[in-house]
Amino acid sequence: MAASRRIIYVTSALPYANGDLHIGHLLEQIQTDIWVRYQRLRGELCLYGCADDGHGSPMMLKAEQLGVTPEALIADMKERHERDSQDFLISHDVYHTTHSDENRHYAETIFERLSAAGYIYTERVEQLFDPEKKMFLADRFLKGNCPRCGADDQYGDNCEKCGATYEANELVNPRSILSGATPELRTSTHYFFDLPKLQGFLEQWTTSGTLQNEVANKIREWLTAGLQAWDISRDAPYFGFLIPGTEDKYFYVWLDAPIGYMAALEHLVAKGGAPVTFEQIWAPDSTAEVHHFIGKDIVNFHTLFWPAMLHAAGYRTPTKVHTHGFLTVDGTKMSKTRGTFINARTYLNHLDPEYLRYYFAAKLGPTTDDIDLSLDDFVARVNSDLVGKVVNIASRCAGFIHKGHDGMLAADCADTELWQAFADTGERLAPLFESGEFNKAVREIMALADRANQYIDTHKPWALAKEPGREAEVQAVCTLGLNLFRVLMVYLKPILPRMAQQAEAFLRVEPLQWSDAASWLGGHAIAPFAALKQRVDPKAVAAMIEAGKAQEPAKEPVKEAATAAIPGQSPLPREDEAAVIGIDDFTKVDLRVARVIEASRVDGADKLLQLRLDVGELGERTVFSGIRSAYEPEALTGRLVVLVANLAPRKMRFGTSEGMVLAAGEGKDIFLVAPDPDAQPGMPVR
RNA sequence: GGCUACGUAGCUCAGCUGGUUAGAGCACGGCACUCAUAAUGCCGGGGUCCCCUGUUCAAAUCAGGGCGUAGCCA
Repeated sequence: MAASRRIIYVTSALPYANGDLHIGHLLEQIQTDIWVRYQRLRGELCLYGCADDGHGSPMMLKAEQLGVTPEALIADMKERHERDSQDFLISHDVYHTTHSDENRHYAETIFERLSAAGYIYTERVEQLFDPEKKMFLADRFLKGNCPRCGADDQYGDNCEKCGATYEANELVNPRSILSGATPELRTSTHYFFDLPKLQGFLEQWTTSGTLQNEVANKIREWLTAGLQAWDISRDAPYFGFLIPGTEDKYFYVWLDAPIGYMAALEHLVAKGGAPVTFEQIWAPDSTAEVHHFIGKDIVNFHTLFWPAMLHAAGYRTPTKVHTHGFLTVDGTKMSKTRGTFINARTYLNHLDPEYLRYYFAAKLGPTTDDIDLSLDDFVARVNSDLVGKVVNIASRCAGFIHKGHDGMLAADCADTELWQAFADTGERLAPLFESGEFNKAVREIMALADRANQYIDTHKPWALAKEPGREAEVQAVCTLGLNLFRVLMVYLKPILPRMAQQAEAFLRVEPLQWSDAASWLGGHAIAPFAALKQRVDPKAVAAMIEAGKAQEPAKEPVKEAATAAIPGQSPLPREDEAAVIGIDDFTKVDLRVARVIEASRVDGADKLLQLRLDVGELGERTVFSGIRSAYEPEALTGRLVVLVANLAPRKMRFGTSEGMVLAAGEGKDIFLVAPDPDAQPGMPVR
């Protein structure tokens, strides 16, 4: 088996470093992550890489407007992105940035190879120039009247009123939206990638099973119309990589962005995080697989320019590009005024990430159809499927196993036919996961959950339990019920990794693998049942929407954090403002009630205690806390504390600390902050 | 404007290469049960399959046209 193990490198599109992640990004990352986790569960070597896309004039202008360096801006944003992804349980093996040495290296290498092979040429190009900002203007930085219908206030590429497309220099009364100045037409030398030379290669590549049919259809449009050369340079000032051999020409951001996929892998390999070499993945004769997950808006970059670049530069091309549709909320585009423009962090402040993972999985298919997050449906579906059906199976069986049988499962299976049906479903499920038909997989899994509930209902262990002498039957029925539940958790593990972990703890088993779906768990002691998943509270959904409405248009947090990231460089006298925070700032901190499950001393650290915390719906956390001078570990077990739940995890010599426990004072006089005794683990603190 | 998709019960969606009375989950109504996080089981009501015109013995499924929605046009 190990010999035929697949080696797979998977990527999600690189988020742009000009704003926080929103649930649209998460749709893609969750889709990718489910696929990746499925592969790993099957025992394949599957690496998941991503990075921030940090280049381009928008970054440069934004940094300028905030008075910080672009480097500081993107460094800060990268941290925020990583944190958000982690909290949605996205299992990146590496999260890098396109503004890195590795990326510069591969961008230059690819350019030089393309150049040497005769795919690069230069040409003088006429373009509008802002004489005040002293820079050439991309279409979106220009506005004017539409040359066809005359509509005012239209961008430089097309008219929103009449739909006409045109060149920026055709705009009537053009003006720069940066300075308001009237732009001048100037010429400059640009570098071009000679795409038409690769027409034949692309015709073959795009129809060789690398793309979904509908995507291939769409691409055929460009191919039959004939490809044009691609302009890959931008003039200074620009934030990016200088083109080798020039002093004022930069790679266009879309040239080095996908190269970030390679750079991320290189970074992973260099830090020893993967048992592969760069060549093993990217060499032209590689037998490894490369899969890109992207949205349909960037299909041309990934299915034309990118494979053409790779091919012409002597690298392998992607095995498959998986394209998904857009996310709508309640049937319409995400909107800030309606509160449906939901940032990742806003969601996390109110709801369990696994709810969204499950809901997206239930709706994601292999097509480019848009996905709708219908909020009422979201609540109903998560509650009835996850809690009402799946968790219910464990919940209704566990009690009987503990009551009369000391938590011990029966040895044998009471209904091999039913059991076998569950185990066999794995074979039907595997191709569905492989091909991205998560919606169908979820339907199948829920149909199994229904059968499990039906089984328990027909055998009525609660009735048997009242009849003396039938204890063994009760045990047999509930043992099968719990085994069916275990199979369901195997199948759901790619979608619900944390809940699967909790189920493993409950069943007292090693981390579940795909093959465990076919193995029987008998004559085995299980732990007491604890609620595996809380129902979605519709009030929390409403609160999230309200919070979304209240939010400033995404700029503010960036601004603060960016300036804070480089002390002393802030040009604005903002000390006064810094002392007083708004309610928005406060609600960014996710404070939760937690119960100490276990506290222990840490060898080699005389200030630290290691705490294992039950945080209710957020599961268990391990936190290292500097309170040893004031507390004996034994005294802490069982007591309630307040946890900063969304603090970035911090790697320490002794392990990773997943949060922070609130305490007053310092030195020997430390006092833990504690809620009153009736508070429940997981409750938010406000 | 051109192109690619989508338009099926109140809601979210299945229905592959055309074939008996069009399906699921949720919601709704009735019954049962009370082990389970007011969870579960059984039964039931509910659809001109966007519209029109064709092809065919037969169309939600194919073709043409229209309307609506989303996106792409480097």
